[in-house]
Amino acid sequence: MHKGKISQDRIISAANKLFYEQGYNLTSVSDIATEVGITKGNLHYHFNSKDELLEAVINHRLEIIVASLEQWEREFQEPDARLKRFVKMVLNQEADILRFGCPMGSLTVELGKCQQPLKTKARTMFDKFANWLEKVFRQMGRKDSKALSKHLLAMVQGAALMSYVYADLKILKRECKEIEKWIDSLSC
Amino acid sequence: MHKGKISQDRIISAANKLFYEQGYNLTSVSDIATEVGITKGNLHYHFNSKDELLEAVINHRLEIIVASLEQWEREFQEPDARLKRFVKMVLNQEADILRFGCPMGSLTVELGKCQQPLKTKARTMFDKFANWLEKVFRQMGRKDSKALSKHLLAMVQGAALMSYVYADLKILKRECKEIEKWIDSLSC
DNA sequence: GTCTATACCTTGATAGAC
DNA sequence: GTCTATCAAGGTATAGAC
Repeated sequence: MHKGKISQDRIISAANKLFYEQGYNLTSVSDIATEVGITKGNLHYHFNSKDELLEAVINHRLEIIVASLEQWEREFQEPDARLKRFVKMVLNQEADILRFGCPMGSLTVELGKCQQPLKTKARTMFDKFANWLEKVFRQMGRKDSKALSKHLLAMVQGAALMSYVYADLKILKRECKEIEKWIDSLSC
Repeated sequence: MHKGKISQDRIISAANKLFYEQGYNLTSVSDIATEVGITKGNLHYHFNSKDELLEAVINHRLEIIVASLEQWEREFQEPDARLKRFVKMVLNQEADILRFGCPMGSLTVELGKCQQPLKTKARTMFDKFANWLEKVFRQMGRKDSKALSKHLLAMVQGAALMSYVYADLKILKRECKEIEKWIDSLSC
């Protein structure tokens, strides 16, 4: 890695923002260059292709996800507290979710139809959460931890999607409350 | 409407298929024309713009949705049977959902970020289901029919999305079974 | 109604000066 | 590293012959 890290990071950060807010296919390389304040030509010096840039963006998101999960493990020891912290992440991002949907879900859906290799890459974000949740459910002594992990992710994705479709915060809050009740019901 | 209905319908049908399978933004007018077996120029005689064609596609989907809902009302009188028929629709489309996601959800998510007027149009599909489900919940005597309707849609969307992300039929079947259990729990 | 031809724009990507 | 200039390809849409 002999290319300047500062510029690289600024490009990734801008691309991350625009891919989320506008979608991958509707964001042009020019858009990103403008956002950073450089030219297209310069951007292509740092990243050979748009696809390569998306990979870098996903890797960046993965780092943030992993750091969050580790943080939550340090902060909370009880499994149900850990699960609730996961749900709280959604509420912390409420404004963005209403406007742009779930960053992970909307990206994977967009890429899934025609850009299979990129979809596979995007799915690794789901894997991080899925594996972590699975671990937490095992910690609760559940044998069906894999299914429970996917179930919790499905509920969260459903909540994010519906509140995004209707741009309605009440939906998001109500659905998250339902999910928390479900978590409570597991302890009994 | 003086333009030939046969050609119109064939174009709408092809566009409907391709918008679903490839997404709206990644499907070009040429793609659709080729699928129908006509030229781009001819297609633009029938539909002035790609946006206009999408509107026609959504109107077409709305007709199908309304017809289904009316059919279900004729076939099932009990509210819980009607709700279960709704869930069964998802299972009937399992192969497509695994490959392309929910036609309604994936389209609305794609359009939502940058194409606000088209998103609003796409959302009318959700409205049809939401209003119908609300009616069924009222029929059950529930005061919170609006919230329940959105909740059921959220669960279904979550199930479709997660099984699409992992292209895993087991997820879809398991989640639908959970939803059916939830419906049963309402009757008590 | 259907075609061919084309105008006009934006895209992702490259070449080469500095 | 950053720029300007340019490319080829593909997009939507239009004009006009038949």
